[in-house]
Amino acid sequence: MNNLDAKDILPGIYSNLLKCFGPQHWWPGESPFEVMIGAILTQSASWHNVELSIAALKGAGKLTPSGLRETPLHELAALVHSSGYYNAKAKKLKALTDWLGSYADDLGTAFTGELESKRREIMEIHGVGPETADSILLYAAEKPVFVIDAYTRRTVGRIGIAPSEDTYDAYQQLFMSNLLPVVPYYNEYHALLVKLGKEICRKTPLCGTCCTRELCSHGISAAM
DNA sequence: GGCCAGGACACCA
DNA sequence: TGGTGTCATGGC
Repeated sequence: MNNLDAKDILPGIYSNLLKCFGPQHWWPGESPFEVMIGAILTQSASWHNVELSIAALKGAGKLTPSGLRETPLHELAALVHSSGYYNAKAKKLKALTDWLGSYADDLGTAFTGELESKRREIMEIHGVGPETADSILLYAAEKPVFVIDAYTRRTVGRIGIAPSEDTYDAYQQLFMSNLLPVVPYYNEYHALLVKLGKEICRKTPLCGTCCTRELCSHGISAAM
């Protein structure tokens, strides 16, 4: 599979997924700050469990940068208990709000700057790796970066256009070098890939044995 | 009872 | 540099 093929295939997959599933209305958060918190909490956790944590934070009146900073670590851990890894995630939330504090909790200022250097800066925050950083940049800062997650890698592999190098950056380049850098486009595309990943069976979408064969043909094979 | 979910970090060879 | 263990709840 060469680059030219991906340039043809990737837009087609998008339009088919959109046709099949409709708009996903991501990110499901009420503010950019809430999006950032959700990006940390959803690490290796189901969104349902994250929603429980966000509701707990809201209920306690802690869903603000200063609110999280001023909450003792053990108390914060209890509030995000439902998301799993609660001790680790409480520390990560602290690190994130400490970083925001260096910009006087002004997200507009925090997100201002050259994109690549800003991405590196955000990835230096404890607990923020490439996927979380890109989720924050795309869904909270509205910057044109494509988010790569396990679903995306799995789907790309099944389609047969996986990059030769099995790294986050290689997968990201596959999308960003073949798609126009438009924020709503990247937003919807990633959300649709997650939706597809949740719908199809874990073996292979083209196996013909899973209960979602129709989705497979609409979402993937029809685009090939 | 086991597997998995919108990852990242620490440690070791 | 790459591989492995750890962090951990809730739903199916």
